[in-house]
Amino acid sequence: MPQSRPRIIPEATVARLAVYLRVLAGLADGGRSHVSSGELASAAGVNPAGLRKDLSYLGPCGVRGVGYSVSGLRDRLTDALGGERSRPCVLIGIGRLGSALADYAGFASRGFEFVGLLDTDPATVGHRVGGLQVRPVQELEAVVAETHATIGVITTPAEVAQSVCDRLVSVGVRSILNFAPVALTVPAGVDVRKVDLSVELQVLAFLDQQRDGTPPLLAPLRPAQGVAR
Amino acid sequence: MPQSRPRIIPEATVARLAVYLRVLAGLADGGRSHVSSGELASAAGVNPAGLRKDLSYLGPCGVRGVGYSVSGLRDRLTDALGGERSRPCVLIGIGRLGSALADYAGFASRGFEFVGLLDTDPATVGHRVGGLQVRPVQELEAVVAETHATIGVITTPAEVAQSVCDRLVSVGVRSILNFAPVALTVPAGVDVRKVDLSVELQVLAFLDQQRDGTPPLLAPLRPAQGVAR
DNA sequence: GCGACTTTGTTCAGGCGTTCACAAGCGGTT
DNA sequence: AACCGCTTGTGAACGCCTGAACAAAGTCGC
Repeated sequence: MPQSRPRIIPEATVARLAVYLRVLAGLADGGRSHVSSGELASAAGVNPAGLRKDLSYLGPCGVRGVGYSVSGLRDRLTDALGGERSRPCVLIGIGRLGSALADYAGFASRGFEFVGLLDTDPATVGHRVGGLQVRPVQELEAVVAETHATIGVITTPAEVAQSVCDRLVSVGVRSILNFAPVALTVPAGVDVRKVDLSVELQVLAFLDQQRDGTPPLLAPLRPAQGVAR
Repeated sequence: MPQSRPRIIPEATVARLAVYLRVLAGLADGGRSHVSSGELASAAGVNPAGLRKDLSYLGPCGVRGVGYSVSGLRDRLTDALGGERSRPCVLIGIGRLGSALADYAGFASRGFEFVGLLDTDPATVGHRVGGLQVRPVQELEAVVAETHATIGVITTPAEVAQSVCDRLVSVGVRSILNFAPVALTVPAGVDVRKVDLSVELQVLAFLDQQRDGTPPLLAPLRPAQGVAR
C-alpha cells in the first residue's frame, strides 16, 4: 500500500521541525553522523516521544536501534520545509526593528533573502541597509512585481499596517509576517503570523506576579484577611 | 460566597488579555466609553465567545445588555496583568536586534523599562543606546543587584545565551525573554519565553509550499503513480 | 410598570496537541 | 544462525483550548 503521505502536518509540528533542523545543522558542523531522538529532543527542548511523532509525519526516517542519520534527516527536513530555494522577502517599515531584521544573518542562512526594503520617511528612503537601498513605499507594487517576492514582513506603525497588508495581498503576496501590534484582516488563502513583542513581556510579568501573588490565593493562610470587598 | 478568584488563568488567555488591553487603550484614546464583546473581539482578531470566556476568568466585568466599560475593563486588565508599576529589565547583547529593542517605544508605554544594557564587544560598550550607556557584560550581576531588575532579555549569539541565562538566574532573575535560537535550560520556578524569528519565516514558507504542493498530495489523482521504492 | 431586545456569562461538545507505554525492527555479539 | 539490547514508530488515553448554543440579566421603549 504505497500511500505517500496522506496526513496533514500540524502547524505546531512545523514550527518544531524548523527547530530540529537548526539543531541538526549544529550537529553536522560538529561532525556527528548519528543522533538519537533523546539527544535531539533534549537539544531542542522538547519531549523525545513528541519529537518522534513530529518526525513520523514525514514518514519513517530513522533506523531502529541506531537513531537518525544527521545528514539524512537534515535533508528530509529541509525538503519538507520548502527546499533550499531562496525565498525573496520584502520588508516594509525600516525603523529600528526593520533595520535590525534587514541584516539579520539568521534569515539569509536559512534561505530567506530580503529583496526589497520600503519606507515612507523621506529621511530613510535612499539609505543603504544590509546591502539594499531603501525605496519609497509607493513603489511597493512595483518591487513585488519585479522581484517576485512571496513573503512580506511588516514592521510599520500599527496605523498603516492594514493598508500595507492589503497592498501586499493585492499584488499576490500570500505569506505575511506582522510585527505591528494590530490584528490584520486578510482574505482566505493568505497566511499571517504575528509576533508581538510587548505581549511576550506582559505574559512574563503576569507569570512573575502570579508566582509571588498566587501562593496566598491558592493556599490562603488567612481566609478572613483584609481582602476588602 | 466571596471566593475571590479560585481559577487559574491559561497562558494562552493571558497573552490575549494583553492584546485586549492594547485595543482598549486605543478605544479610550478615541473617547469611547463602552464596547461590546463583538466589537472588541473583531478588533483583537478573536472569536467573541472566546473573548467573553477570557474575560470571565477575571470575574464578571461587563454589564448585560450594554457591554463593557472601556476604562473599567482597562483598569481590571491592567491589574490582572501585573499592575502599572514599572518593570525594570536588563538586556544582554546589544547588536542590531538588541539596539532596536532597547528603544522600542512599545515597551516603555506598557511599563517595561530597560535599566541595564550589557555587551561583550568593547566597541559597543560605552555607547549610548536609547538613553542608556552600554556596560560590559562582566557587570551583569552588579547591574541586576543595583537596579533590582526582574526581567532579562537575551539577544546574544546562541553560543553564549545559556551562560548568560545561568548568570541571570543566579542573581534572582526569574523571567527571561530569549531571542537566541537555542533552548535554554532553567531550574523550576524560572519562566522563559522564546521568540524565534527564523522559525516564523520557515513556517510561512512551509504553508506557502503546502498551498501549492498539497492539492496533489491531499487528493492523489493517481494512486499507482511513480512513487518508486 | 411591563415587555421585549440586547448583550453578557456559562455550559457543553468537539478537535487538537501532548504524553505515556508498548510492539516492531535493526545491529552487534556469541 | 540465533539471541539480546537498543531505538524507532505508533496506538491510545489524558488534558487543554476553541467554538457554538443557551440561560440570566439589565436596559430601553411604551
